[in-house]
Amino acid sequence: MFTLRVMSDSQRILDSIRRLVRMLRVSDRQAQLELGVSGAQLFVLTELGKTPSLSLNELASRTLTDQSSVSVVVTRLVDAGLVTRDRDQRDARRLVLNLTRAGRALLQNAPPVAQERLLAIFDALPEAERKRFADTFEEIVDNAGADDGPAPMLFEDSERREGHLKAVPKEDAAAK
Amino acid sequence: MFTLRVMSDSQRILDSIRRLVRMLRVSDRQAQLELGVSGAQLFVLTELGKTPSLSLNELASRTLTDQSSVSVVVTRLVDAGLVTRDRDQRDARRLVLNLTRAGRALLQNAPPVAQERLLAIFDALPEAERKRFADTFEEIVDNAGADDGPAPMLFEDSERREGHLKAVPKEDAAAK
DNA sequence: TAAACATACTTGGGATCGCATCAAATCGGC
DNA sequence: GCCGATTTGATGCGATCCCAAGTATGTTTA
Repeated sequence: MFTLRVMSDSQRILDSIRRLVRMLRVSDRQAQLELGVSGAQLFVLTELGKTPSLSLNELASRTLTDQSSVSVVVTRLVDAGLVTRDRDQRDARRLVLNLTRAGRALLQNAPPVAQERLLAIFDALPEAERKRFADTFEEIVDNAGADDGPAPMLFEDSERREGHLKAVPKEDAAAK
Repeated sequence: MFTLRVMSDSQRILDSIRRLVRMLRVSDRQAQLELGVSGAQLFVLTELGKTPSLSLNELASRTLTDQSSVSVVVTRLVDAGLVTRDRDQRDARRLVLNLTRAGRALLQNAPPVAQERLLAIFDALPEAERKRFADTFEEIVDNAGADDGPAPMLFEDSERREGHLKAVPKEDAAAK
């Protein structure tokens, strides 16, 4: 009956996450219109600017995505003439990715995108608050993600009843 | 050579966001394997469980996504026999969406998914910390989203002249 | 040396997302 | 009553993401 006007703090957090994700997506679209490259592409360019001659896997782990996803993105960048993709001399399996001149140029006058805007907002927070936020966020992600994901291949008998999760507050002292 | 440089708090936050987003995606994937429905689908089912007889647009604003995205998701749910999609008697443009018996059933024994796991983690935080986190998060998202707008639509973009303007991406279009 | 195992990428499948359009239905003004 | 403007969904498009296989290339072992 009542539309539950009072959101719990936990739900407020979830909602913030959703809004944030959406904002990032929309921002990507906009970047694509203005720059011609998508957010993912720009992110790859940025990493490649920071660390040249990366291989695909290295790039994947730096961008926290799957190797196949990066593969596609890199292909687009190569097609656009922003990145060079050569095979490693010593190990012909690996790639050696680098920015072209055009890639560096684009990176330089790329207007601030979503990530930069977010960074600016973070930086504007009082230092103590920012640190607390970062700490809590890391703790949350560690608890949620780490969970020492058991080899993604073992659980077979996942019946439809998965019982429960145990995201127990597992006091992890290994935070640092 | 160790890349373990001291990340600024802002960088740590950004990184947490990326990890979180990735975790959510992977989790969706898993839910799909176990339940047969993706995270987005499950989310729609949940909203429909909370508020029956929604229209597509209402559902879209509740799920914070575009109408077209929801349209596709709903189509899949209808095909799967989990949701009914009828036209409104009084206004044949609108839809009346509802869960089928199967939809309700699935929703009931759906094991906790990513969102639930996150909620559990949030709830495990000390109350004061949780509240502070929620407050800061909302503040950040508000600043990033509303943010005296990065010019809703500036088409002075040199190479794109489609000739037609689109509805202003004004965030608060949800008001109804 | 030849076969078995491992690593690095690519490709195809399936799902999501948001934008731009389009068709149908409804509303409004005249 | 009629015709144009607006609203509601559906569809096509392009891009991303992850996973599962498949294809080379490398390394190790029998």
